[in-house]
Amino acid sequence: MLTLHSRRVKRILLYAAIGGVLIALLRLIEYEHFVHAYPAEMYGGLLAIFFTAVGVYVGLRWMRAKEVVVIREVRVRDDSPFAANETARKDLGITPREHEILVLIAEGLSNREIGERLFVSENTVKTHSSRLFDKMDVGRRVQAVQKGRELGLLP
Amino acid sequence: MLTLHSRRVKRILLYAAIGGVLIALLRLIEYEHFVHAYPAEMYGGLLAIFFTAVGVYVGLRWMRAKEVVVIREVRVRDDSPFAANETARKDLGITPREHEILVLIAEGLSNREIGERLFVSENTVKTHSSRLFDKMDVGRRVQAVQKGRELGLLP
DNA sequence: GCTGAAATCATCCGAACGGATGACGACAGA
DNA sequence: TCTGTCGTCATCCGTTCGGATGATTTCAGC
Repeated sequence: MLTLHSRRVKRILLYAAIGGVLIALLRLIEYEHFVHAYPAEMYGGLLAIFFTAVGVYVGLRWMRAKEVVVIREVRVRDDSPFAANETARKDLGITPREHEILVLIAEGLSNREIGERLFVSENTVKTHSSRLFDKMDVGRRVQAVQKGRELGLLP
Repeated sequence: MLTLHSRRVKRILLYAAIGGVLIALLRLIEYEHFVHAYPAEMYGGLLAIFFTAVGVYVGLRWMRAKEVVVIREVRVRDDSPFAANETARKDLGITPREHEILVLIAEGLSNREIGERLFVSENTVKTHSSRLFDKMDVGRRVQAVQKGRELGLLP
């Protein structure tokens, strides 16, 4: 829209400039003489130029917004890099650490392995996962993974 | 493209028609008298009309090809209905029953619940899942779900 | 009729998991 | 400074899971 608009403005300015140039030209080449020698042609020419400009303007105005928008729905495999849904996470009151544990659970790691990965004790992992399950309202890790996927918490 | 083209044709025809009508009108209302009474205004008017039309035409001609085709690529989740990958299943030697159990595991059910769902004992379910894990080369149900998804064994 | 695959059920054991609860330090915000 | 949240660790207990092993039945295919 902006492009089209500024393009029309450009065009109007162009015609104005052309008009100016023509007038200047007339001044240069014995305007007075010319006008007196061919008054009808002069007026006719000016009229022609002016109304051509008007025509252009009117025509464009009516044809404006004829930007044909084709919405082509392309089916693409949705492999957007996955930005974890922070909103959903916060809505459920899940802390970043808990979310981290959820991700590792989804990878199929045991609590022990998660603990090793994060350099914390297995007990800590269990605490986190317990609270996580509470907040997600699930009772098993597979359910957590499933629900996490639905909520956009997991890829 | 077709629309725009035929629209321009329509417009040209419209102007032609208007011109025709005007001429007819002049004929009707004492054309001769009118022309002789106001010759300059007549010519001026005709010129104005004509060049307005010319302007419209020229303007449209230059602005033509402005059928901006916006290809809006809509990202759609590729949820093809999921036909369980029989090939992968057979390649791994996974029996239909085992696959059935895999699906229920992926739903987050416990072995007991799966047994109830399938009207078999929990022990049976355990046997199936054990053999399933063997064949899938995993050691935990979450891993089985994850791998099953990769292999197209799960939605 | 024998063979093999598939499905069923069982038992035993150790590991993993889930739930409940308590405690402590760090740190942000009122 | 007090409070609340977060992250950490622990213990206890009961459940679930996974692995190993053995047994029975059914049924299709040779």
